[in-house]
Amino acid sequence: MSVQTSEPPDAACGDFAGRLLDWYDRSARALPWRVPPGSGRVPDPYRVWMAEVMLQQTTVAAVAGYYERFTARWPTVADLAAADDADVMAAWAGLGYYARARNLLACARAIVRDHGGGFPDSEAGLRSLPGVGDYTAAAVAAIAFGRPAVVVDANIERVIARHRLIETPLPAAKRAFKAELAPLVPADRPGDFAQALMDLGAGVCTPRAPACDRCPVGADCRARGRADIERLPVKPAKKAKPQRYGIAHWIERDDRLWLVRRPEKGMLGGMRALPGGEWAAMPPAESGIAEVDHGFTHFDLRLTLVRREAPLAAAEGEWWPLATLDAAGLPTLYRKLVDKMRERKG
DNA sequence: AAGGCGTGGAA
DNA sequence: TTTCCAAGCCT
Repeated sequence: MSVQTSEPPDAACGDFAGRLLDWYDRSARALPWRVPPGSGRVPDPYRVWMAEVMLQQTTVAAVAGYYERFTARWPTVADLAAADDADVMAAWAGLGYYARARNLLACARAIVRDHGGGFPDSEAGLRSLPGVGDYTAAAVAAIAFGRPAVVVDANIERVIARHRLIETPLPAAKRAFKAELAPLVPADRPGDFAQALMDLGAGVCTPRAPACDRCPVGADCRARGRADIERLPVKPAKKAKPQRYGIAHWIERDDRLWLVRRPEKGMLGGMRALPGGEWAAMPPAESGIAEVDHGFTHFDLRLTLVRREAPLAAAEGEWWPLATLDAAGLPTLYRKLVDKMRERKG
């Protein structure tokens, strides 16, 4: 309801959601998966879900192209559910966190098989789907279904930790963030509220050098002006990344390259790859024809490329034409090796 | 519940 | 160069 207030103007300082949404109506980023605020249009739950999964731990810039290609190739959840696993995994190549792609397919198929082809419209229903955790369930419920869910991502954690000066370290602070946020969620625009907070965290209340002078809720921010504002939210110390080493095999015959598929679980699970041994703490004795360094989340890897004449006798794999190697969907680690070999051949 | 799980851009 | 970290999920 829209009640006319008789309170003096500075009482608006209490209206967190009002100030935030006014700012969002003026400053919302135009994103491929987003419906403009105030347009009255309702976004397609399938597209909202697709975008949210891609955006997990991944930047907007990295996602945009993948989102366009996926939604063009598989316009509906039924199309995606009917897709070949290999096609989806190859299309995801380069985006990272490949369990998301496996769960994306599993979720699409669960929607078709168990939910009549339509997404559940409640947070709890969404939460039960593969690859949908607390954040994504809340985001889809709020954005696609207008449910007053409490959406908390890393941007929103930062905004709330600062605005309320919460110094509890993550992840324990999560409960406090939700508790602070819950009474602020406006019943009429929960999706815009969540997206406004994320835009605020992404563009104004940034990890370093926040632009507090442009903040719509800065007037009552408890961290504003503090020299240590960048310390919030408090995070646990990171562990050092170990160095690991491995070998990859370049097996070429008749202008084709021998590719294998990695096991479903573990690093780069389910992705096409160059064959090779386990990755270990010690460098290989063998010297190779190329070498790449690649940083993963929890270790750094140096991979040595060694030429081989033929696959192991019992090996499973496929001879992939060198001319169309880009379409094989190799993860970045192996793409780096392919690029090096192309440089060699000039 | 703490660690496994990618990548590329920014500072 | 190194470090940080982005619309997290799963086990």
